[in-house]
Amino acid sequence: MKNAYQRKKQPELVRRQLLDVAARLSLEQGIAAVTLDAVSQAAGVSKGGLLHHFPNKLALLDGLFDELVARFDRSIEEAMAADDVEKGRFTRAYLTVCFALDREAEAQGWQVLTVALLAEPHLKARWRDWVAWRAAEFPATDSSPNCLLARFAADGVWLADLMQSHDIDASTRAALLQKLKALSLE
Amino acid sequence: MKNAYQRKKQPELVRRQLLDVAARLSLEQGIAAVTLDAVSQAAGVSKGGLLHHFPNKLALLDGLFDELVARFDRSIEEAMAADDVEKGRFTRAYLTVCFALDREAEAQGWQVLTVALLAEPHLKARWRDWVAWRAAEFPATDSSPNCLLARFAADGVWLADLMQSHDIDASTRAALLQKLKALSLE
DNA sequence: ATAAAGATACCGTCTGGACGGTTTGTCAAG
DNA sequence: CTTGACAAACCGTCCAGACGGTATCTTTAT
Repeated sequence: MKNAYQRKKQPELVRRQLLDVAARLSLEQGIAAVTLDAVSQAAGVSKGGLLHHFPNKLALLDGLFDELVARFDRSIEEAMAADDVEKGRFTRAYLTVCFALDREAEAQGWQVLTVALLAEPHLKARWRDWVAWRAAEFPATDSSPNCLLARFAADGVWLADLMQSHDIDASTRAALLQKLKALSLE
Repeated sequence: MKNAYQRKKQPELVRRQLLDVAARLSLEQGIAAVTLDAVSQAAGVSKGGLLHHFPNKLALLDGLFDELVARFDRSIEEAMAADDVEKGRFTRAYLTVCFALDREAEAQGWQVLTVALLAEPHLKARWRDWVAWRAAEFPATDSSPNCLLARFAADGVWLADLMQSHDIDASTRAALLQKLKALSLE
């Protein structure tokens, strides 16, 4: 990616690249490694170029966050569409997506999200909004204690994945998922 | 705490003070506010003095982390001592402590821990060690899928507390705890 | 018992570098 | 020829850590 003056201009592609790099950096070296210099350099763009797309660092993190939440939300939407039982549908979708996170190539993206989430109070609020929004959307079908419990457990598994602190084997994992899905139907 | 040359030397006390201040700072103003200058000044110690006790910043965070984990571990130990059923004892203790975290005055300390945990890959590994150690200690009594599930759910609740993303009301919370404890006995 | 000889517990300043952000310049496409 | 997409140099600030010093504590030798 040399000589940006000559190369074709592809703002969307560069933007993507910047976000991807930011995600990768924070995953591999921690959120502190996400600096404007590091991100821009690793993306093969000058710092000025980075700041052209994102006016400041917060905007960069926001962009990253938005993209990740959007992807997460879309995955849930898909999982819900494939489920024709109404009761606990959202919870099961949530479970499915959370449990699938470690398999996906994009898993790293969500790891970044978590870190950023906890580190930045500003993003914490945005996540809260998403949760509140989704919770308000399915009060009748997914507000039972069992569903709540299942979703909390999913968060726990997700956290464990993030920390690589448990290394649950696949069969246990599958059994867990099944058990939680059953809970959402009770 | 003026004139450290005259005052009596109390290395342990100063060390504690530094850790406490670091915890308080990160709680009130975010982890970014934990700078050597800020910590040392707020603790009434010079930067040189701080660096005498902790050779670098990472050592300071490590110290903070160690203390918090030790406290957490002690709480679990206590809870286990008060439980005379062997099966799932560790899991119930874990549940109790996690659910109590939002009530405690020290809850804030653990919030700091979590953030640091996720932000610093280095500390992530240390937490992993703790989990592995504890898991290895109770393989017979606490390795059942149900126990695992219960602990994951506790992590989820803890995360929710940390994010203030759910605002579970007290009665639901209590019911959840009871349900999970029952799970540890099955 | 005491004085010398370290060792330990600090203080206060300085520096080198990192980092977020700005500004000015350059090229290419419409 | 204007605007959007970058580059490159630069600025002010902040911060970790180094350094050289000073005061107090502990041990040892006498």
